[in-house]
Formats: sequence, C-alpha cells, structure tokens
Amino acid sequence: MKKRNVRQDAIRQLVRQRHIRTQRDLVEGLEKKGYSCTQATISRDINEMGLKKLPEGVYILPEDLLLQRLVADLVISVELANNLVVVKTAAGSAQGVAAALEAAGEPQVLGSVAGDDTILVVAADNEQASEFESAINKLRLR
Amino acid sequence: MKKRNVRQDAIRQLVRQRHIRTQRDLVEGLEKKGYSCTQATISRDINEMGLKKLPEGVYILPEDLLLQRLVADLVISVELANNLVVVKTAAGSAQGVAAALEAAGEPQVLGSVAGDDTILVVAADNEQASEFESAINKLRLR
DNA sequence: GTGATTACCGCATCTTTATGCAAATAACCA
DNA sequence: TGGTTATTTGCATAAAGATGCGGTAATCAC
Repeated sequence: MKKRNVRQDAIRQLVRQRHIRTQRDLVEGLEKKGYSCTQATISRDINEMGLKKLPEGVYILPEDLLLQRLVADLVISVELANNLVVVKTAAGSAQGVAAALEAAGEPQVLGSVAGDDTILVVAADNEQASEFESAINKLRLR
Repeated sequence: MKKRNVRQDAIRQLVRQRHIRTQRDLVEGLEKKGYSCTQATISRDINEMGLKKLPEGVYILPEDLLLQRLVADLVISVELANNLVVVKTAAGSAQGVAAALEAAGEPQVLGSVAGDDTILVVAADNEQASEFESAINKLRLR
C-alpha cells in the first residue's frame, strides 16, 4: 500500500496552509483532496510524522516548531517596504531570531542583517518579500 | 466559597513542582494534599487559571510559558560553579534569554551579564545558585 | 502459482478533556 | 431572619485522541 506516504504529504500541506485544530479537521480536509480515511489512521499518521500540538491548540510540523516558538515569542512586528522586510523583536533577541530564520532557509530570502531588536531581511523582489512576510505572520499565532 | 482559590494555589504548586501530564494526575495530587474534587472541576480550574499544555504534554502556568519556551529552545547547557551559573545558549541568543530571565525575576539571582552565547548569572551563595540551576533545568523538557 | 511475512487500516473501545444541567452552597439584602 | 441571587461542584455525557485486534493488500521466497 503506497497511499500512506502520499496522504502524509497531503497532511503536511494542510497543516502548513491552514490552522488544523482537530484530527477531524484533517479527515475532512483530506476528504476534499480525495483521500478517505478515519480518525484512527490520522492519529497514527500524526504520531509517525511527529506532529505536535501547540498550547494554542493547532497542529504544527516538527521542523517548524522551533521557528514558530521563537517568532511567536520574540517577534513584535513585521513591516514590508518594497523588497525589504523589517522585523522588530524583543530587545536583544534579533540575533537569535535571525539565526533561526537563516537556519529555516526560506527560499525567497537573499540575506539579512540583525541588530539588537531589528532584523532587516532582503528579498529578490517585492513579491518575494511579501511572501516572506506572510510566511512569518502565519507563525505568529495569538 | 473559599476553597476554590486555595485549591487553585495547590494546583499551581503541583504544576511547578512536578510534571503534570493529565487532569487525573492533578486529581490524585490534590487528593494527597487533602483536597477532594473531580476531573470536571479540574478542567474548569485549568481553564480559569489559563494553564496551557505544552507540545511535550505537560501543563504549565501561563506566566512560565514564555521563559519555558525560550529556555527549552535556546539554552544548550547549564553549569554550576560555586555561586555562579554559566548558561550556554544558541549563538546570538544570550541577550534575549538573559532578558527573559531578568523579567522572570527569580528571587535568588543578584544579576547577570550576557555575551553572544553565554550568560553569567550571579547568585548570593552556592545554595542560591544551585536552586537557580535546578529551576532552569526544570524548564528544559525533552 | 502457494504460503509466509509485513505494512496498513478500519472498527470498536479506552483514555483524556470539555460541558449541559441541576443540586448544593455561599453571598447578599431587605 | 428568611428569601433571593450568584458561585461552585458533581454527575452524566459529549468530544477529541489513542490503541488492541483482526482483516486485507502488498511483498517476498520458493
């Protein structure tokens, strides 16, 4: 049976795109994508993929967890200016957040510099910058 | 009715002391302290107190959440040396973590200085330092 | 092919947490 | 004080998630 991997890819997509709060959400989301399975299967998939549930109640991919926490905890604002994104952080945290962003390796980013409470992120063009901005904002739950 | 507040104080203690994973854990812990109540009551207490459940599966007080996340995500090691505690963090994060520690206002800390990836914490004496060390380590789940 | 082994999954059920409802208790007030 | 109102709680049950068991499909050795 090969469907398992394909289904788990679909789960990855759903978790990244939307805010999935329950396993039922996933069953329904998968249904719309043409996959049919039960909550029991989802439970096993979640365990196998190492999905975590945040205190805020949404599922998140394990590889996104660290960045999410740092962004949610330390980023104060995100502003767009042409192909630049200016990220304000808690005092003294810009270096740390910038390192995590770097490590996450968002493809649309050319590079960044960080001061004490500000990160300047340079994207190739306005659209790439905008994409990056919304990617960050998606991590800032609550 | 005064028992509610007293019970919630006991819950606070338990959550800080041990790693509480289920509401049943709390019912049992409270039982040993002489409080008798049901899981339904605990559920309401947890909601009212704003307790959160970490992805690692343990409950945490809302006021401890930010520090916990930063410590868990960014602290690499904690070493004790007489009345000093040397905290190693991810590169560029020492400032941020030190600020959060500062904000948490652990009473046993006299002060601290932070470089790029190291925080030096000064306590009044060896015992205070040791207490602080274990307080930090308690936040470093998994 | 046949048989054995393995991976996968649904069903049923268990565990954990949330909640509607009514009873009990506390707080208030005339 | 007696009556009224607001809180707090337990019980029963719903909702969300985990898991034992057995069945089916895919794989492999022969």
